[in-house]
Amino acid sequence: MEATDKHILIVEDEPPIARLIEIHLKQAGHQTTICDNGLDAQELLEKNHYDLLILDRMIPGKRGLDVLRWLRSKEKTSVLPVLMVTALTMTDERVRGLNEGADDYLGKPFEPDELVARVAALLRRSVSTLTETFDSKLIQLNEESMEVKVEGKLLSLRPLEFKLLQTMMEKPGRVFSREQLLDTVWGMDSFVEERTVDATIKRLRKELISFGQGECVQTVRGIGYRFQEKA
Amino acid sequence: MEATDKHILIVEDEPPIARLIEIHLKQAGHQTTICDNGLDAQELLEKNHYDLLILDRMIPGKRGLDVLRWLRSKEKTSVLPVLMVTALTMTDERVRGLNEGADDYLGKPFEPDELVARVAALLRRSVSTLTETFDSKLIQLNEESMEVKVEGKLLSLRPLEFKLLQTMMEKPGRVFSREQLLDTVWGMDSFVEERTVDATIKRLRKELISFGQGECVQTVRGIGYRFQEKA
DNA sequence: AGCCTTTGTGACACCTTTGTGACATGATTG
DNA sequence: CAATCATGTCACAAAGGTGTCACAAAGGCT
Repeated sequence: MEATDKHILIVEDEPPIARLIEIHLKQAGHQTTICDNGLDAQELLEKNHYDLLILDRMIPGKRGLDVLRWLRSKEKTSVLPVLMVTALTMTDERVRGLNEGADDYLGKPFEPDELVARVAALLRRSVSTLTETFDSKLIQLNEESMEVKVEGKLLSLRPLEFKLLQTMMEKPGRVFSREQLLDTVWGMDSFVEERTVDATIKRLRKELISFGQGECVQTVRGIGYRFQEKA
Repeated sequence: MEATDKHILIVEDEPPIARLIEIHLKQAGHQTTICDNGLDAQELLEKNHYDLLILDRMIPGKRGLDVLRWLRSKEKTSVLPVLMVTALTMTDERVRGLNEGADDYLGKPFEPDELVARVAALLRRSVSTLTETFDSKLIQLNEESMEVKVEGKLLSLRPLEFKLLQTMMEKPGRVFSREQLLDTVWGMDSFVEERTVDATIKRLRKELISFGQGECVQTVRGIGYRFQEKA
């Protein structure tokens, strides 16, 4: 079983079930954290980075749907994949979970294999659509530590360079104008010249070049820049 | 029920079920197309754009999983959300679908509401991943990145060349006078000689020729130029 | 064929965009 | 407070895009 480096938060108040989930996810190579109530879950979600949330619908303190609603309203977690676990079998209840923003649900009791498969599906989906952690084959970004791994070797970037790379890697191949980059990387309200983007791109490239990956930050003349994996 | 302008392809060989799905999706404001076998599905997927695919696991001609594998291997459809419908209830079978790249599955018989909710969840996820591309069979234009693909191979044009090609490709076969081209490509207020169009056409041709597509930009003597796919 | 018109072609100059290194400034660290 | 670091800006260099011209080639007419 390969390691995935994905960190999954399990919010579940029944210890046996929580442990069961944990065991299978660990076996599938995931890192896990267990939490048994909604309030603690919110705190954890604010402080740490997770790649997926497994949420029991019935938990003490807050109901699962409340946590979900809160989650979706926060910028940081608004796109976090959520797998909801529920003992309720009524279809309309499950539907309600989906409509509230859960990405999938699983009814109790569940088959461990199905759990693992659903988790894998959600994680796979998040690679192409989400803004959490991006791997291309060669370059891996770790949002929390602001670290970049190129072919496994560590490369530390300055904050701006990191954010710039991150932004472009979110949509590989897509071209970003300097204005767009200023807005997302520097912030809407910065009084920085567009040429500053060029300078930062250069500095970013310089770092990547020393790891043999200079070509993946490309200039699109007259328009802007883009990230593209080399063939 | 609001309209979503999303186009969903339903691949399902049992008419009553296909119709059932269609009715509910239409009610939810989606546009739908039904197809009853795998081969036709592939053709439709290549020619048209869909926002989501609902795929029955058991269909004539090809098995659902084959279509899925094929789909994921194609650039154009590699990120298309897929909801797999299956009569199989064995967990491991469903798991296999997910691992093959389906984004979700639904067991028959299913609740219509659940179908609609799952579709909504998948569509919500995929927002913003697709970009407008204009294709003829051999030549594909990507407006965003100013890139042109000829038979899949990348060809990057200069801005003017791109705009020129784009303009002519919008109405294939139609002849454009130099004046028209100056107006749309260069802008109404440019002080450029008509012969400049010729020069740019030449440069455009040069690029296309190196990809074996020089003939599609044709001269209409005394009038102007046109784009025409070669037979 | 001979002549004229239209289009193709390559060269060149000019201007715009981008790369690059240096430097100043302000923040952070110890 | 000194040293280091991140970053914004500038000036200059390099690269790239485009307009124009002169000439060649092609087409059309009598």
